[in-house]
Amino acid sequence: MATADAHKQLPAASEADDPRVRILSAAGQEFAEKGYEAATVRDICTAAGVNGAAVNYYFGDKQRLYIESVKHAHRERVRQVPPPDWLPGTPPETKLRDFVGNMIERMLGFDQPPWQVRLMLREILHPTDACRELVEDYIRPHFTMLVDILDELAAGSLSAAELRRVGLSVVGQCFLYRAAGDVVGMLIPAAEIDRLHTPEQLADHVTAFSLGALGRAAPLTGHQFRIPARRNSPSGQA
Amino acid sequence: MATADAHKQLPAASEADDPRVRILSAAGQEFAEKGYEAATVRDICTAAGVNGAAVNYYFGDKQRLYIESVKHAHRERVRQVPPPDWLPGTPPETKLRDFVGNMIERMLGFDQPPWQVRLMLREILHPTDACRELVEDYIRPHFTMLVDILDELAAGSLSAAELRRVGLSVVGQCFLYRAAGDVVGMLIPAAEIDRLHTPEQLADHVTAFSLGALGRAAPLTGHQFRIPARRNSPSGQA
DNA sequence: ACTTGATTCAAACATGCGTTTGAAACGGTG
DNA sequence: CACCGTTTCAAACGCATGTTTGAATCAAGT
Repeated sequence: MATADAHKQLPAASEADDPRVRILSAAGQEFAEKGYEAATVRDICTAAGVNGAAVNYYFGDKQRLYIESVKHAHRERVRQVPPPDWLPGTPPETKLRDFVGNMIERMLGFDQPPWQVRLMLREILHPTDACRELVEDYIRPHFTMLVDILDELAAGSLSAAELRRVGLSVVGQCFLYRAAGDVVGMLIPAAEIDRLHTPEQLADHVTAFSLGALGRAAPLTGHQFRIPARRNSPSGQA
Repeated sequence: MATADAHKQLPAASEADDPRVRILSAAGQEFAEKGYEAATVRDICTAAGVNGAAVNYYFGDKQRLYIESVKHAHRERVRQVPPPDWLPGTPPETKLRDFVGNMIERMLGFDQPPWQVRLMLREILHPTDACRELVEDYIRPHFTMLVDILDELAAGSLSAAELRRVGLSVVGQCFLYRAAGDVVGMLIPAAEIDRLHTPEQLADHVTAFSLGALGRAAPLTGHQFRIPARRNSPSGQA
């Protein structure tokens, strides 16, 4: 019987060779790509370079290790990709484009999406105990930020509930690529993905699509919907 | 050594008490809610009311049982929810609304989404061998149908590649509710979900949002896009 | 140098898993 | 009924897993 969790909250000596964080990191990667059941504590400990009993010593059991590794991934990811920040007076169209670009970049990564995102995705799809915390700390602030931007864009003409619904429409467009990327890759010709489905192009498309839906940009088709005589609409467009 | 797979393709006597389909059905439900690793052959056999050795006798091993159960779920689901069909001359706006409603109904179900959908969702999120077949037989035909509707709506002003991108935007909006429904439930107040996030309301919203983006309906905000002073542009710059 | 507590380690343990086995039960057919 | 191929069954096997154990090693403190 060891006095295990003495230094649970301490900032740790050098942070890099602390076996605790080595285990957390290895566990996160293993859980992210194999799932909870298929990942074994033996593999995790081997990858972390520690003895098989260490996870029990530091975390008690596999389940608590999993929860801690999700939190760890979440904290690391927040530090890696800070949300965008704007000068006052920035037009909401720009904010939306920046926000969408940031979200896509964070979801899809610069090259391969990092294991932290994949691990958090697992929690979103099949929530466990760690999920509520993840939503409150990570997802809700981002979603609120998006809703605020949409409120600016709508200029008060949409209720809070409608704004949230529009927000989900924006998020959904991006989410599909992250969650169902493999299937998307089967539906879209490979060459087309390279040309039109880069993170930049995607962000442009989602922004244009959403701005069009809100009437804050020209619709994708170029030609406008003819409103039943609301007001004079000059309607000429570039 | 038993002569196991003699009647593999036969239509089976009464279809309901055939142990083969009982196992397939039980396996599908078990795999759908627990995942491949966490679902146990013992539980599946207990649920199916057959001996534990039956799965080996009829399917060889767990993995082949899984693949067969995915195919079985797919076949059943196609029979349950036929895609919509329209009279010639139906306006594309109506088609889009019908298609979206059909897709949401199929994804979210009338009450609880059936286990077949959850099982197929697992394949979409973490593809295995059964996935390619699923895409070709089930997903691609639907996606092609959607793209055709969008082509009608765009009246030839969008390329095939752009149409596919718009199609993904439409699908993404619906997909979010199915894949991340739990998180959506945490972000949206419960009362609001009952009022504004019923399958019908969702289909209306997604349709209106997408038609607005295409310029085929009034934008959600009511007021039209008016040419701005063209500062840092949100739309694409090659 | 000795003590003390924290940490690491190799080895073993208990359990649940997928799978196999060999015999019993079944259902037509002569 | 005896025969025989098919299907069912209870029991066991082999194995990988999560977890525990108790001794060895380490790091300070005095």
